[in-house]
Amino acid sequence: MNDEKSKTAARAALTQYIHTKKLRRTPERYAILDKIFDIAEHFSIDMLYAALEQDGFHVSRATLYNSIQLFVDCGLLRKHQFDGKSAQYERVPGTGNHHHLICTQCGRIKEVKDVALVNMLNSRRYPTFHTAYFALYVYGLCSRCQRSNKRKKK
Amino acid sequence: MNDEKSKTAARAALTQYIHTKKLRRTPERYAILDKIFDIAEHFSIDMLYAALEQDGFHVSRATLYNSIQLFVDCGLLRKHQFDGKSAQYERVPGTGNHHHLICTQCGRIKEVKDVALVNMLNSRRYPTFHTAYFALYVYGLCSRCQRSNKRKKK
DNA sequence: TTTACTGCAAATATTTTGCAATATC
DNA sequence: GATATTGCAAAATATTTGCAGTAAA
Repeated sequence: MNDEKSKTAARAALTQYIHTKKLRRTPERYAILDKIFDIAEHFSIDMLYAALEQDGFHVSRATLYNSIQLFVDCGLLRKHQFDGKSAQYERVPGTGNHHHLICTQCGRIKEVKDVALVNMLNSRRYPTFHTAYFALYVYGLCSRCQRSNKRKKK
Repeated sequence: MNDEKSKTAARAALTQYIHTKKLRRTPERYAILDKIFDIAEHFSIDMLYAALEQDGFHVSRATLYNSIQLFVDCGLLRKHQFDGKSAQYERVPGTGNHHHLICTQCGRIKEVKDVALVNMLNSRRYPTFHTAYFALYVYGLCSRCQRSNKRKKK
């Protein structure tokens, strides 16, 4: 699914959600959603705010937080707290789940796909708990930090 | 391993780490570490601060944050950001990894052990990345929220 | 004696909230 | 017309930082 198509699909999903929840179709919500598909897969509120400002589209931070929460609620976005600072958001991929490798030294984040693992995860059932989705964080050292550590030891 | 034993082991590990890093063995560090083993498996900085105050042992929040970071660095603690608010910490279990079921509605967190899954995770290798540990978060609805949702529908 | 560590208070950063004005339904 | 949503500013929350005094090595 290319970006224009997934943008259209996301708009439709939002419209659907707004309809069922009897909310309102404001221009802000659609503009923010569109922008999310124009910028990176991962973003922070601040990145999104800056990107919108650059376009000359001004929204308050309060609206940004509200809208993002709405998108999370309707399953279009996932929230991550990789570091202790600001939350990061990512679009929910239509298919092909991935997880995150997080370098404990430099904080760099890499996405990996691991089909076998995703299948295993999807087969898990926990009594009395109704699973919606998973987030797997793998902590360790990225290649760059492994190398720089070796250099230091010499 | 019972609590007194794991407390002793943790103290020893801290001493070892402090020694190799040429840091200092301050009474605050050991008192904080001890307290961590007296309270819950999971805690926030605020809970820990309150618990210490209750004992009449005063440490500044700055010292608390510093010490906790030190414990994370030496592998005695893990940091989690379950919600967007304050960080939660948990003691690293000597053996028997577990993961977390997080209710997206009420925020309640439950721990589960899943040996098969842990074995699967431990067998994963990602090129150029040197894995240290995993954190798996399972999002969904807890039994209580499933029930309360059903009631609403009626 | 050197300097890592502590406590305090101020600073920073992120997110939330109250409220009046506006726009959707 | 009713009220959900917006923008703004202020508030709340969590964490970090600067610095002077203290104490571990």
